[in-house]
Amino acid sequence: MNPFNKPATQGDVAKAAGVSTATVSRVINQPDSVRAGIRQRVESTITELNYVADAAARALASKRSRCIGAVIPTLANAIFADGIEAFESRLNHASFSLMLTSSGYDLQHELTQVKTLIERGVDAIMLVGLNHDPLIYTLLQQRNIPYVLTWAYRSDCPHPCVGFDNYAAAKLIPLHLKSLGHQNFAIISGIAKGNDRAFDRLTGMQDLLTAQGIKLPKESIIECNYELEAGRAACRQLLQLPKPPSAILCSNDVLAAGAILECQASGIKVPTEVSIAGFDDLALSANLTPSLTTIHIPFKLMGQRAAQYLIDRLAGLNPPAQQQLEVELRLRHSTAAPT
Amino acid sequence: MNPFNKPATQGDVAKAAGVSTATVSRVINQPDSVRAGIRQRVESTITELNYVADAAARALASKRSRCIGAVIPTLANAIFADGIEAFESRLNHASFSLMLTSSGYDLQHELTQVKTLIERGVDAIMLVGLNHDPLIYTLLQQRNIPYVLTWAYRSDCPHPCVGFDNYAAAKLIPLHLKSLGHQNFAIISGIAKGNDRAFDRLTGMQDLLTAQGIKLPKESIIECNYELEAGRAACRQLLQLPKPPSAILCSNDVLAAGAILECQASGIKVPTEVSIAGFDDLALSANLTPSLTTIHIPFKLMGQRAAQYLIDRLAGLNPPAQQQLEVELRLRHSTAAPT
DNA sequence: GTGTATTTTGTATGCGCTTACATTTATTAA
DNA sequence: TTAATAAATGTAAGCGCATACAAAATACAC
Repeated sequence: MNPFNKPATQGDVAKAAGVSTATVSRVINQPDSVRAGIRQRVESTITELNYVADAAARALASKRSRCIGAVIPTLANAIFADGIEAFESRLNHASFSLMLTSSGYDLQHELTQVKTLIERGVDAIMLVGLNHDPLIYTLLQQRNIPYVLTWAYRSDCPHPCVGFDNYAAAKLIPLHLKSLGHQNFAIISGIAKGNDRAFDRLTGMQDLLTAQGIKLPKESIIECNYELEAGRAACRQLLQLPKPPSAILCSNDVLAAGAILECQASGIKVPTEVSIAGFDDLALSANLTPSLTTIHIPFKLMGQRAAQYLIDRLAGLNPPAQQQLEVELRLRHSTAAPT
Repeated sequence: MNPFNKPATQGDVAKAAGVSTATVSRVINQPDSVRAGIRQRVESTITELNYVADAAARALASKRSRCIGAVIPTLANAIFADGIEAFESRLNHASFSLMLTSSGYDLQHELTQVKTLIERGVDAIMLVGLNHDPLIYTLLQQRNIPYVLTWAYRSDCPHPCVGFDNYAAAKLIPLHLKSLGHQNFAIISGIAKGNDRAFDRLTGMQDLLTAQGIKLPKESIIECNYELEAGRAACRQLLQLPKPPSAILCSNDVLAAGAILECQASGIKVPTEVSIAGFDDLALSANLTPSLTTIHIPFKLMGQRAAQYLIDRLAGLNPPAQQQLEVELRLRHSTAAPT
């Protein structure tokens, strides 16, 4: 192909192959509707001319961009990496492209990002969590754009969602620790405001403890960003309490890793002196010393399922709108009976 | 807006505001060329009708999608998160959207992904590393699509690149350790084949050692995936060598973290018994016990610069095509003189 | 005021494709 | 064979916007 030539158009292919543009279009979009002889002729012409269909023209005429948008809280955190990777991969296999943006855990910014994606003409949208500006749903429904919420699930969720029950899952850890004999708990939580996953995990833990007759004082609950440093700082603070906890529940593995690393750095023995548990089961967690007791989430599966849901919706199918994934308590070496 | 109405078009706005579609288009794209009175009338009509320009039509007519594509080796790894986050953020501020795909460290798959992005009509493309299928450049240049290579820099690079000199940076660590008195080195490297960053880091380390009169035997160099587990396994293997190393050079912090964690888990003292160093300065690294000596890379800056380069190119400017970023040796507590 | 230069607005075409509908060709039944 | 039916192909009309060019409105100089 001559670099100074314009790229070949459908018309060029049609002329060269001696057919109409409609036939070329059919060869590309519904090959079965074209007789084999002609189809092959067109196909080889396409190869010869190095023809590539123009996506914009295609989108304009067909009203489908074959792009799917996603807004995640942040890329700069391992929490979302696996899920998004799987999501993108599945989209790819179905000939969709991913348009990715991040919201910085800010619901207003998320709204802006969704608007942008809509303007970009995405065919569908993936969001993280259940809690969003209601205007988002209005916009999406007005334009009849399929969407799916992920990283969370509630049986009463009025929106399509593929995820897990953060609230129920969060109970598993304090339940286990209580059964080991712990009485003295503390929590390091993500910032619950505007983050339903963090909120659900926090209240799940609290409710379980309350049900067991344990009411945590304010100073035993610290909310902070999902950052290693923040986890460390929170852990330090908790251990300086007049009555330090024997068990620290973290609503995320990054925080828990921070807590373990803080203990390591200051010579506090885990789990002998304090038990620490996390949530998410990141790759790091199993490799810490001690390895981290946590909740395992099938992130890859979640990403795939979310993608498949949207793909199916766009294909006119009616996939189940609420899909709950099983989580699993992974008992490792950062938790033990109190001494 | 009535949910059953079709979205307003430019024509609807024009009619409602009593102007031509050309004027509406100008209000959006070159507001200064429209008199204030009319402009305001059109603007308020746009708001009233909730008009949003159709991206596909716009792209078709203007030959610009305002989308920029990126292919990274993998999302499921902290190495790329910060850089991509900054890249996306900068694009956003300039009203571009990011189309993100991953190649799985496979150059052939990368080519496929680039083709897909070109078909999608992206205005520009970002790639990671210097080593790519030559066909990629052909395709890009044929269509006159600006591109930039990142995460690497070489003064003799014939392509636009924003990054750092992996080869030179990799020398800093063995240089330092040599000066501490180490004689007995081992290397845990990423898989160098098809990965110029890993290759450059590995050869950088080797060349420095060679220049210092040290030639590593084969069994002292292990190549593996950038995974914590792999780093652990490699470390274990190296420490079982007949003549175990006093210093382990890792070409990535994930591998180095794996090595440190392995030592922790098996009771080997770092840096007393063995010094360990990494490369990349991930958030985790400063928080390990001991904290990890590593090479700090300004990933955010790199992401921003790469985005800005493409934005400028698309604006018709001529930004510098090769931009080298400074790296820095971060001395921490995982390295010390041999005992 | 008039005529000219300049800015602002409108007209109309086409970007490259999909698709409803019309036309042609192949297939089948009688 | 022929007529009726089904399948394959072509024709042509947009999709919604940007923009070259033409026309109108305004500004300016005299």
